[in-house]
Amino acid sequence: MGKGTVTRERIIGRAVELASVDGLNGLTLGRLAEGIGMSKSGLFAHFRSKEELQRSVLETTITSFRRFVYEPGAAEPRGEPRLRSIFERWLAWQQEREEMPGGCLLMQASTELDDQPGPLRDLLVKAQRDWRDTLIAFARGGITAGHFRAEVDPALFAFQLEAIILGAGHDRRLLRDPLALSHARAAFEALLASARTTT
Amino acid sequence: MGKGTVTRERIIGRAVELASVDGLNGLTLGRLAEGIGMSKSGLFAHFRSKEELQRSVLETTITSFRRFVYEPGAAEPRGEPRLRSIFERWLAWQQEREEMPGGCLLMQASTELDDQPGPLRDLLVKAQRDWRDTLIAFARGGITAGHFRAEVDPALFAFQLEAIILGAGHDRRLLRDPLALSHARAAFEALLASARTTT
DNA sequence: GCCAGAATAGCACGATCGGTCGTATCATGG
DNA sequence: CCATGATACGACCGATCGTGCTATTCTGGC
Repeated sequence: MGKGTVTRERIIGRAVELASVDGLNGLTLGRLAEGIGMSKSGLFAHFRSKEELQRSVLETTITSFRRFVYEPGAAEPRGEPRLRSIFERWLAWQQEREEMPGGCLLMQASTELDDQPGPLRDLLVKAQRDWRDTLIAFARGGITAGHFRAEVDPALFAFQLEAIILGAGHDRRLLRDPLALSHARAAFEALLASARTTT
Repeated sequence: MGKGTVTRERIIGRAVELASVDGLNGLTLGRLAEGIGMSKSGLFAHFRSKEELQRSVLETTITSFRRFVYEPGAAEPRGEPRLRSIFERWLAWQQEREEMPGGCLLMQASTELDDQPGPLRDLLVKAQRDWRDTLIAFARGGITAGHFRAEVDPALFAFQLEAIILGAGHDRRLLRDPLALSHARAAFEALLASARTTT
């Protein structure tokens, strides 16, 4: 792996940190360069434009998310165990982590880009749609596995699951509510209970 | 009402439009001035700083929200009717409205300001905390009115309610999902059903 | 209809934005 | 160990940022 690739990854890593705090638009070449001790032009040479830097940041984050949340979940047996894994990993993902101090960049980008047409928005929308489809498939797997009732609407289930995560992020990051996690978990348990084959 | 006040309100009205699309940080004096056909300095004279402009925008939006969502709801009889009113008005509020084409500014600001300490964040947090407390009181009212079981956790109920709204905003604005509203309504009905005194 | 004070415009400032270019330095394969 | 391409730098561009200062225009009370 060449030196250029190493530097490029260091740049992107730091850019993810900054963007998670200030947003993809708040990300600035000057402050990014200062943040990694490089000249602005030296940094810029790794990307054809600021937008390509932003795209790299987004793509890297999407890949990280798949590794951190999706893959461990997909390895679990389908139905409840898989959904529980997804949920807990997703909660953990959006905690403050050193590589993303401003919380989930994808969530930040979702409100930031929702009115800004362009390739960045397209990329994000595609990733979010794919993820939603995955969740729907996992919910359907709960039915196939016999954990959930057949009348459960997988798309509605996926909507409710993501809504809980969004609520948790809101309460924890903005309101700094220490109950955010327990509320989210309780809501998730209620969602599971409502979907389960009644005992 | 003096001419100055009229102009000031016209400025803020337009600023709300712009900020709902580009965010409070994306709001710019130059583009705002151009948008209402004024000189940048003439506009600026109405505010001591950009931050005061942003503060005015936030405060105006918070007041609008109270009038649009809270007040009609508070006029309804407590318990389910009041909560249903709140929910529907809240959904309507975050639709694209001509005075806020970029969707709910408060939601946008929530992710934008969650890592930016300062008076703007403080103002937003206070408004959101107050609103949450209101929701909790309304949920408690459902118990007092005999609509909900006594074991219902009002804080959890309020969390779940706001989560549904957040999910609806996400699906509608980013994913452009036409099912967003019906998913939100179905989730709300499920929430009500789970809280009701079992029949 | 005049005049004080409010309202707006003109202009300039230092800083920073994304981006370009020519040059120097570094790393590495032959 | 040297040549050469990859990598990084400094200087600079025009545009725009937020924010002052000053002059002009407008407006409402007497």
